[in-house]
Amino acid sequence: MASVGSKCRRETNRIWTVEEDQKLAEVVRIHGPRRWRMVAAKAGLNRCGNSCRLRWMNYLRPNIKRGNISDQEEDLILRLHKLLGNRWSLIAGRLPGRTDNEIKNYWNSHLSKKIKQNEKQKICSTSKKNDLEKEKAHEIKIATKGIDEGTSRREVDPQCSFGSDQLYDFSVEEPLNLERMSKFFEWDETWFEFT
DNA sequence: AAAGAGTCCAACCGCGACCAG
DNA sequence: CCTGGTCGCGGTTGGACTCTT
Repeated sequence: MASVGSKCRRETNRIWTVEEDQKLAEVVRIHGPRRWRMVAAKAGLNRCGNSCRLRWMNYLRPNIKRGNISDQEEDLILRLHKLLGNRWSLIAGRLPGRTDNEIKNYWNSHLSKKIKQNEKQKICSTSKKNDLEKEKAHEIKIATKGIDEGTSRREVDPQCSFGSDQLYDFSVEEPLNLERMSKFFEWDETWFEFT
């Protein structure tokens, strides 16, 4: 298996310089954001293709939203993670301007701790409630089964009636219509509780 | 003030999937 | 079908920064 990553020698988190960013942006402007090995070569950077792709996706790409995650965004991340699990790219796709890496980092440094704390509190709950949680989890698993099978990596199976990209695709909405998304999830959770 | 611990995030790694020849 | 190149993803790491003692 020849992957960009595996061929990429260890660069020990070498920070990108402004000059490197400019070179990369220029080459991407000319050739487009693909064929990253060629892009890396054209830019004359001592970087592997995957490094260039990552730098572009997480930093140089237009419309990248930087700065603190808002409460609304955090709430959305929590809800999406509940439904999709560690599918960071899918989650990021619902948060315009945010990257999968950023969300993953935010989750690992902030939200996972919050959840652990919540779980500790939940341990005090009754066994009956635990049974209900299990049932609910089972329902979610069944409900998201199609999503997992339909969006393994790239495209949703065309034979499949829909995948998560379509089911939860808010990208067609106006940029960051979080209110609508929140309402969607309110409905969604109500449905799960009802079932 | 200094040193050790903890936190955060950019960047790298390794793998699986896709695709063209 | 097989192979090699490419892409995209989630997991992990390294190091700068901040906090605590």
